[in-house]
Amino acid sequence: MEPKYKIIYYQTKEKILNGEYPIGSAIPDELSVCDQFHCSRMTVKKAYDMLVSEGFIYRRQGQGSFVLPRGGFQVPPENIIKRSFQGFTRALEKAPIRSKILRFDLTFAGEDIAHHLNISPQEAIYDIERVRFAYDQPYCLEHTYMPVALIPGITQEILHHSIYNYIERELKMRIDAAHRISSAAPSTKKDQEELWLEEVEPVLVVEQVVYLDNGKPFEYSITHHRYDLYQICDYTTRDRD
Amino acid sequence: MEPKYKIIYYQTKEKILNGEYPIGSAIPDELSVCDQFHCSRMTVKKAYDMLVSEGFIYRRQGQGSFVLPRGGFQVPPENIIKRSFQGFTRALEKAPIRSKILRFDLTFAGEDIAHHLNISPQEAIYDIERVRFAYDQPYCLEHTYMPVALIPGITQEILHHSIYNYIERELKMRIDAAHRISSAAPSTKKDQEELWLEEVEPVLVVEQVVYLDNGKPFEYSITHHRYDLYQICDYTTRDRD
DNA sequence: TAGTGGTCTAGACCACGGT
DNA sequence: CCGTGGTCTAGACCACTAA
Repeated sequence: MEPKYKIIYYQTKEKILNGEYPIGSAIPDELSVCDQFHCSRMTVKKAYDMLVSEGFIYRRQGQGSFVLPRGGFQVPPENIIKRSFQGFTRALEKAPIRSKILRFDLTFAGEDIAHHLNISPQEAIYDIERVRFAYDQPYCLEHTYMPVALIPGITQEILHHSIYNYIERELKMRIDAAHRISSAAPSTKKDQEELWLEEVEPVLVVEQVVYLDNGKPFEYSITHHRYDLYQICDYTTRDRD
Repeated sequence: MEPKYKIIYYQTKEKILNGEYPIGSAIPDELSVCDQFHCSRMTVKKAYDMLVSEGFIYRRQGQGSFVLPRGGFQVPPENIIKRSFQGFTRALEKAPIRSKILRFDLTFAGEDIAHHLNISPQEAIYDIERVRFAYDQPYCLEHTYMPVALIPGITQEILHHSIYNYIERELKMRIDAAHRISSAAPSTKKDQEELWLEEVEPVLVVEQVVYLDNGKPFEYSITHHRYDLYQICDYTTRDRD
């Protein structure tokens, strides 16, 4: 059963996207929506606050709730990754993904990686390097570290496809969230070879720790993305003091 | 008067940061906090949900609320911009900022920029190009477009310092939010000259539309940041289906 | 079964903006 | 003044987890 606030959220978002609530216009006030959906104000507020946090509307005490312009950015072509947290495979849903495995080792975590994965430096980890392809083109060079204890049974076969699918479908664990730092960098020799880049072409470096449902970090990775196939989109609101 | 949910939010965050609630441990359940702060569950939930959205805790029905590890990332040196939405000047609070003005023109918006600023193509806009310096070093090359009607009275003097301060302090308008797209790109000849980059050194390109309090876009800008002085940090949670 | 968080109600009072 | 959203209450029922 879908909760009421999500129903209100989806229907309102749909009306914004299809232009029924045009940019700059006021959307219905909370009490009207309460009437329409037979619910209380808190429920409407929850739905509307989701739209605020995603940059669809803004709200002002004493005035109302209004549709924001959406930056007027072009929708990128579908072969460009618009980053969402959900890992490589899902970001390019329509294209078949394959991987070239450069390294697949078992080793000890060591200080640095142990720190990121919140484990002891003596714990066993996988040390994996892959180039990921879609549309017959390399997209990124991934260097991934995962605790063996948490993610047992990884094989070459799995690495050729999606580790994330294995974790969710076979191990029945849920991938839940990620902390990330992203920056630009000149491409290394290896980047240039594996990602088919010229010397002056850079990469976008994403360093991340990914968490399971149970709060455990299961992946620390450093990924070099082709600069022309990866974009980061965001909407930020100022904290009100 | 600070609302109760913010008090609970700040105090709980503080206890997480100073280690009183260690990583992986359960923080007090909602009813205990209700007792302690003499408030209702909704109030606690609001505070805790803020901590969830910022990546400090996760919550599980039937289990409790737990402190997440925080990725173990190094705190970057203070001369590196860790991006927050608040514009260049505030991101480097301790360093004096100066600007080299490359262009300061009045012109018509044209189709593309009008679209981003949600105005008509015939409207007058400022067309500003600046290199921004801190610590005696160039940080970024900004190309900014702003509607004259919305932000009157911009002068060279203002451009040498902060446009944002002028808008908030002199015009008494509040800067509220921004939509952004970020990506890496090879540096152009101009980037290399102005940002003191070698040919193989890239830039991080941030294209953004910034909004005022009243929902009006007041700035469309494309900024080329030095790759080694800019980082994007984020935490993303999976939507639960 | 007991304890947790998720959702929801039907009110309430307040702050703010415009008339 | 009225209508808006911001906060808050004191309950309720449900879903989920672990013992």
